[in-house]
Amino acid sequence: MKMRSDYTCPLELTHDIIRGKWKPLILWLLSKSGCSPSALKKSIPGISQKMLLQHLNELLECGVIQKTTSERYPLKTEYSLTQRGQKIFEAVSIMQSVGIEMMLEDNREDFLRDKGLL
Amino acid sequence: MKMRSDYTCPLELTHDIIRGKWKPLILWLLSKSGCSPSALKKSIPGISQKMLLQHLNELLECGVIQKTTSERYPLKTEYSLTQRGQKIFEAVSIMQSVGIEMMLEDNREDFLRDKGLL
DNA sequence: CAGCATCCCCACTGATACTG
DNA sequence: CAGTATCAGTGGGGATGCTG
Repeated sequence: MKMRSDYTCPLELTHDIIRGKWKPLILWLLSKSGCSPSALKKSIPGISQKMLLQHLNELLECGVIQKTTSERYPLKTEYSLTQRGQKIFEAVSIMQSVGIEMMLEDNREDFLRDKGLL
Repeated sequence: MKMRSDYTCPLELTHDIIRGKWKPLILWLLSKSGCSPSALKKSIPGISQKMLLQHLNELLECGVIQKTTSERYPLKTEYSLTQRGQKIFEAVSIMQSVGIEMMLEDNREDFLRDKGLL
């Protein structure tokens, strides 16, 4: 993910961090509990392992998530939000509620009910 | 801007709407007052006219902004947020405050002071 | 299971010129 | 000033296979 070198406005910094296609959803899932890569992959229909790892590494670089790894077999890795990640999650959380409101306006209650959001 | 055809989560809908490189900033500027395209261009260093108009049209399609045009010369167009746009702006607004917090952590007070944000 | 490497496509972005 | 059209570069993202 190409980050801007200079910013017009602080919101562009936040924007660059969550711009990736699956990043908001990853942050959303990690906010609920730490997750292994395989657990994340199962929860995100359509994502490839490559994109998952790439996005995770970029989020690591930005300091919004952290990981812990067990050195011995079976390999076990867990990603979780850092304190900075929890700030970013405030934005993601608003995005979620705004999305729900828009879907309600568009009569998508069916979708929301399927997801257990109503 | 390619929108997903189906969504795992409502937050992806919000994400798709503001994913464009300059969209958060455009919404931020429009939230303060209606703006003409030329005024927006002046306020957004680095944006080309093509990208500005393209992003505006996409935001129009999503129903988050609206425009009013005077038919006669001199041509005068003004874009502004719709009610839905004001909901999206809630997310953009949080992105701004989170961005400010992160910049403060990174000792970027200088930047924020330049922008009149401190 | 976690992570990396390679190949490839196309969407996003940019630069420029043109029309009403 | 608002808006459109064309051409081109790049990097985000998908598919697949390999390694520890």
